[in-house]
Parts: sequence; structure tokens; C-alpha cells
Amino acid sequence: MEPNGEPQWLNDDEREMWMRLVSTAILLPGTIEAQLKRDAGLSFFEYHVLAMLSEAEGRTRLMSDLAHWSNSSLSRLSHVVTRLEKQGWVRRESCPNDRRATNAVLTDEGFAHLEAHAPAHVAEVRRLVFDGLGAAQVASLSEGLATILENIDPGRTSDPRAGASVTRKTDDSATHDSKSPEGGC
Amino acid sequence: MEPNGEPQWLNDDEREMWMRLVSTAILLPGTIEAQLKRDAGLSFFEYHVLAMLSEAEGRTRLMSDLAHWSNSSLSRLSHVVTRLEKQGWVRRESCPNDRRATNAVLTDEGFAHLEAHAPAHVAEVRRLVFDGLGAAQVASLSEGLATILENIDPGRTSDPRAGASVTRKTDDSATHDSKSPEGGC
DNA sequence: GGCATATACTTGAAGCTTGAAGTATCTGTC
DNA sequence: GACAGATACTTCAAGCTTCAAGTATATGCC
Repeated sequence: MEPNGEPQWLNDDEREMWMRLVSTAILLPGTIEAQLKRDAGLSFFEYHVLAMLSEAEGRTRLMSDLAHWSNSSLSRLSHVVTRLEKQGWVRRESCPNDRRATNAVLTDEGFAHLEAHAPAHVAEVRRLVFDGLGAAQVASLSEGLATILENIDPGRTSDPRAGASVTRKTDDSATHDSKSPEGGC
Repeated sequence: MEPNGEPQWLNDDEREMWMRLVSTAILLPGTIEAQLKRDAGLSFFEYHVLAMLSEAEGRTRLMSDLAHWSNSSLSRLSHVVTRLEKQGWVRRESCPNDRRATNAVLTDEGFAHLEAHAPAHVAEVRRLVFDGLGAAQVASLSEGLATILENIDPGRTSDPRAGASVTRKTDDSATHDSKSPEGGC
């Protein structure tokens, strides 16, 4: 792995940062999920899917888009959407242009459910992540994480409307009703 | 959730940081695991368990210790240790002092396996996490993550020998052979 | 036009995690 | 010294994720 003999072991600072990163990556989703599951009956991933739909045009998105922007496999998403469909929060629609493609659409019930539970979720995120963090620290964390993400998956950029779980007011007015361009296929 | 009406939605910087944190928490373990699985036939979690054992006195640890320091439930650990036992990398030993308790012990095969694959793992961690990150950035990331961890689980401190997966040379000499204090029960 | 290949999913089986029991052992208390 | 309750696991069942097909449609090329 190394051109010469010994690999480049981590120094103490790197080790500590690495341990903290791993602990955070493991504990944070679990903790967020505990609150969501208890209050809204949703996993973090399910919530995230609903949130992305809620911010999409027409509350509609292609399955493959949704999978890509939620960092999941299409298979996983398909199973999850099936579960969400059974709950009545999402509906599948076949795309007329490309009949291989499927749109997932957030139902009114799904939107209402999300809207009802978003505030508690944001409060939890605030408590777990942002409490005790100044603006400067937020900025440097953000930058450091961007570097790491670029290492993991070069060229990935944030989806303008990805949301990573609703963290601002769900916007009812703009895109839902009329003939604005669809978010789906 | 809020004393007055509106909850405290995240501002743009916070949103971006949050999205990056979530993406990192999801993508990083998966990517690390891909390399480990391919090269060493281990999940990230399994690797982590072996690594913690390798750094413990007598290469031995109580199950409950191991569960606590690897952020896992005892149930999950029990299943994983069963799998690792089947591979011959770990062995269970009942603790003589407290017969409810069980020690997990890293076998010589387990140690050898770990030693063989540690360098490639560290190289991957270096590539994914530390490439392009200066010492100052490492420090501020570390500090920010510490704040978050404190929010998630107040009072948690790093285990002096937790390791979060081997990231330095596995130390053969110090603790293995003689009558040094045991790591287990 | 027809065939090979690529795309966009869906499905099924296997494996892993989780949560809720269940078992064995220990500790404190009266 | 016996009984209640706490610990330290293990096991079972259910659910979720993943991996490997399978299906249907679209695209490119001759």
C-alpha cells in the first residue's frame, strides 16, 4: 500500500478527530431517529424522503433522482416508498414520457404529517448539532466536511432542493397547485 | 415545541452544514466498509471490535465494555461476536469473578488478520478523510465534533484505548504475554 | 426494422440490526 | 438467609438493507 515499508499511521490529533467523526456518524443518526420514530413513526431516511418530496416542484420526484440525492440505492428506496405508500403518505405515478420511469408523489396526508412533525425535528437537530456552536465553528465544520465529501465522492454537489430533512418551513404556496414545471420525469 | 409560535428554522449556513454532516455520516461508513469488506471480509463495525480488542490488555475485554465503547447495543455485539467466533478471530471466555459476565478475546488468527489489513485501512481513512485537510482544519473539525458529541451524549469521554479502528501500529509487545493486568472482567 | 445493450425500476432471498423477552447471576435489604 | 431488583448477557422474532436476479422500456447501430 505504501511505496516503502511502513504505512502512514495517524498522529494523535488525527486519531482523536477520526474517533470523534466515527462516533458522530454512528450516534447522530440513531439519536435523531429515536425522536422521529417516537413522535412521527418515521425513520430518519423515510423522513428525509418525505422532506425532499415536500420541497420538489409538484411535490414529485423521479425515483432515481430521489435515490441519488438521498444517497441510497434504488432498491432501498423502492422498498421504503412501498412502505410509505402503504401509510398513504406517498403515491407512485408512472411517467408518461418514459414508461420505465416512476415518480414518487407526496400526498396531502404525507405533507400534513411532515408539517406536523417538522418543528420538533428541527428543534432536535438544533439541540444535538447547533447548541454551543458559534457561527465561525459552523463555518469551519462546514468547510472541513465539504473537503471530506469531496474525497469520498468527487464532483458531488448539493441538490438545490435536497433539504436533508426539513429544516425550514415547508413551503406550501409556490409549487403545488398550478401549472408550474413538474419535479418528476 | 417553541414557547411562541414559530420554531427556529435553520439559516442557510446551518442548513448547508447540516446537509454535509448528514451526507458524511451516511457515505463515510459505507465507503470505508466497501474497502474493508473487499479486502478483509469485515464490516466496519467488526473491524472496529477487533481493533479495540487488539489494543486492550491481554487482548481481552468485557462484552459490555466493548458494546459501550463501540456505541453498540449488547445484542448487536453478541451477534457480531458470534460471527467473529465462527471465523476463529475471537473467542468467548466466561469471567471467573462474575459468572454473568463474558470476555471477548482476540485470537492469534484474529490479531494476524487485523495486522495484515490495517495498513490498507489506514490508507483508505487517510485518503477519504485527511487528504486536503490541514492541521488547523483537523483541529477545528475535532473541536466542533466534540461539541456535537457532548450534545448527543453528555459526559461521554473517549476511551483511552478505544481506537475507533486501528489507525496506528498494532502493539504486539506490551500487553499480550505476561502477567500484566487483564483487560477483561 | 431488428438486435444488442443500457436504463429504470421491482422483487426475492439472505443477512444484519433492533427491541422485547428470557436466563443466569449478583447485590442489597429486611 | 431469603426475596426483590439489578446486571450481564443471549436468543427470538420482526423489520430493514443489500445483493442478485428479473421485467419492461428505451436507445444506438448496422
